[in-house]
Amino acid sequence: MKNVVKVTVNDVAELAGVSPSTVSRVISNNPKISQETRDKVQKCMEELGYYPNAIARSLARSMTGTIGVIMPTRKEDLFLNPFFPEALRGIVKGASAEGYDLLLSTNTEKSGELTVIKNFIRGSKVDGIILMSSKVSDECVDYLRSVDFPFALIGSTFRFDEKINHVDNDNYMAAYELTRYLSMIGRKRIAMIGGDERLTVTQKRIEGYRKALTESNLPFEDSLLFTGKFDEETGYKYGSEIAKMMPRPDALIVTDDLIAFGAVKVFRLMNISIPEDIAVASFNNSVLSRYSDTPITSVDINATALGEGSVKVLVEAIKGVRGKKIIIPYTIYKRQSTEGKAP
Amino acid sequence: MKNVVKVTVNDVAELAGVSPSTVSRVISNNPKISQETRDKVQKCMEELGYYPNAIARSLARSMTGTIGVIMPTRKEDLFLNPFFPEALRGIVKGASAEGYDLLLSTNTEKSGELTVIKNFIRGSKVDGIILMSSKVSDECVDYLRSVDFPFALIGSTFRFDEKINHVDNDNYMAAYELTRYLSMIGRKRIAMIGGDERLTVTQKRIEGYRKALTESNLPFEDSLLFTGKFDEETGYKYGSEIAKMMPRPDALIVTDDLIAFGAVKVFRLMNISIPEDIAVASFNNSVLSRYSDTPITSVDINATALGEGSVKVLVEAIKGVRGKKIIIPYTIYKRQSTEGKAP
DNA sequence: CTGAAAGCGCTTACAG
DNA sequence: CTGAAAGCGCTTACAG
Repeated sequence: MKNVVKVTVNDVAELAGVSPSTVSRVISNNPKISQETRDKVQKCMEELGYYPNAIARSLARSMTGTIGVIMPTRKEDLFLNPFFPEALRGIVKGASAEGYDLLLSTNTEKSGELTVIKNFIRGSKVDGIILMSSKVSDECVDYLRSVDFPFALIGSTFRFDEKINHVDNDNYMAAYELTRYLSMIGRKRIAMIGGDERLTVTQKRIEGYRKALTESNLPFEDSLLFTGKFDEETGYKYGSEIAKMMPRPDALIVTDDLIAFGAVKVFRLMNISIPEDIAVASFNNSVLSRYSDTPITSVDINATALGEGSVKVLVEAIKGVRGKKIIIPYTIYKRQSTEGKAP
Repeated sequence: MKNVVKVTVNDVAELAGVSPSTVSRVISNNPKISQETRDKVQKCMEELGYYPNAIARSLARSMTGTIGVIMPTRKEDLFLNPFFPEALRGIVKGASAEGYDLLLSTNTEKSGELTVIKNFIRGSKVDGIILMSSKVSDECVDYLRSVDFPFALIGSTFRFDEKINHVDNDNYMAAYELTRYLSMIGRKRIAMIGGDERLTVTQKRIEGYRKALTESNLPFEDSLLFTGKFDEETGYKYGSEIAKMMPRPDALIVTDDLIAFGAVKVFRLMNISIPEDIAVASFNNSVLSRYSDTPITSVDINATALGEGSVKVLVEAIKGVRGKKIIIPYTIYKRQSTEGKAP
């Protein structure tokens, strides 16, 4: 790097005829410094083109002003739905507002999230950590809790929730409301395809679905509930099973648009009309659900707000607060797949 | 943070009965250290649970091991096509392989990219910078060049290309090939809707399109070329103009799937068949183009490889190399929108 | 309101 | 092959 001379507090101090301590205090806006001195020092900083070295500051203060973001490793998680980029955007927004930098996890498939977390913490690279995926194995949460390092979770765990700072939707209510809605419009046999059943989010949605069935006086049937992966294939596979059932379900709730897409595809192949023969409702409100030929009713979980909220609860965590939770409202977008031909 | 005692080189040194210098050399794998000493020190590090402080190391070495990533500010750029997350994934992959951490820009709408860049550089937070969007105003490139700070560009500028480390597709050839293909399948009037005409990528694609027309003995007509924004509306607007033209074009090349989507929508509304009446080909190979009811022929620019490549050329830049360029191959996925009913 | 001094935790010529 | 010493650039009790 040419054309750039390193200028330090000492250079500024010398030019201003004060001590480095004073320059430092001017930098950090210490109110004890007289206006006169402050002006003088500031003039000198400008004259020299001084800019504080963040690394040195971090070392001296044992605070980095940086938040570590642990992204999911698996490729699928990053692409198949818009959650990741939207949530990240929310995190960026939140971090900007709070004045934090963002350090991204660069974990390789094999090293794993925990390794990255340890590296961030023990290398003193960050002041706090955001776990973007509740899929993140519980060992990460365990570790973070064991060292009491500030962190925030997007999503929920079933364990420790009361002591963890996290941000989530009310997935129970969302599924409940969606199921009730399908019942309201006259659907009697409502099937469901969920994602990985070990995930908290899946479990909560199933709970909400069951509760709504009961309240609607519709029996819950094991044979109408499927769980699988977050992909088109899962939707295709269970969709075709559902299509062949006798009597056939007249509604289907799916926990991700891509799964829904697979189901819709197979229904169409089998000449089953949506929504006439079967209504379809989904989650995540992705491009697919909006732009699909039969636009699909979908729950928008507001990923950006989740991301932004995660920064807020993390900042609380950094301040020492534990157990802070933010619930982000969801929105159900009703579309043709449940509403009939009229939009 | 409880349960975590800070252990430093000095602690290790004391326990091992050596000097901190020696411990430091063991950490950095200095070959001059005897195997015996190395073993002893390593045993002590493990015993104490020692982990080097990255911040202190950065300060002492004036190298951070961190790459700054400048993301586009505008919301549209982050969502409307899969480029951003895919490229970011490539960057993550590349950075993992090269052993770098990633610092994300958290620029607010108003502060702008240049401010972030200056902050990264002058605060000594990063060893190099990746500009993710060639839309990044040239002032960033100018600044980075003026201070000769290592950086890499995803995309191209028209200026200085020979001195900048960057990674790009051959957009000229991609558009050329696509146009030739449409001509091969018998299309005679090929229209084009491009993105922002100030962008290098748009200009190169237009060049390729013109060249291919000429070589196919098809006249280039100004009235068949449109440029606008990367959104559905642009596609809808110019799509409807194209639909009304007499004689109507029998093929359309669009530089982004979302634009294509808008055009396809209006064609369908006007009962214009794809591909019978008009063939449609696009860029970016997004979910939309693949899953659309009429799957759209699209050029996959391989965003992940672009991201990964950008890390490679940046690492070269950090080593002092300038003017390194990597061309990432594209792939044309031919689909129903140009091929007829058969997939 | 300001300064001298010690410290944050590591690295690296220099000397032996 | 190893150590003593100075340094990276800032901050912060402590003292006045």
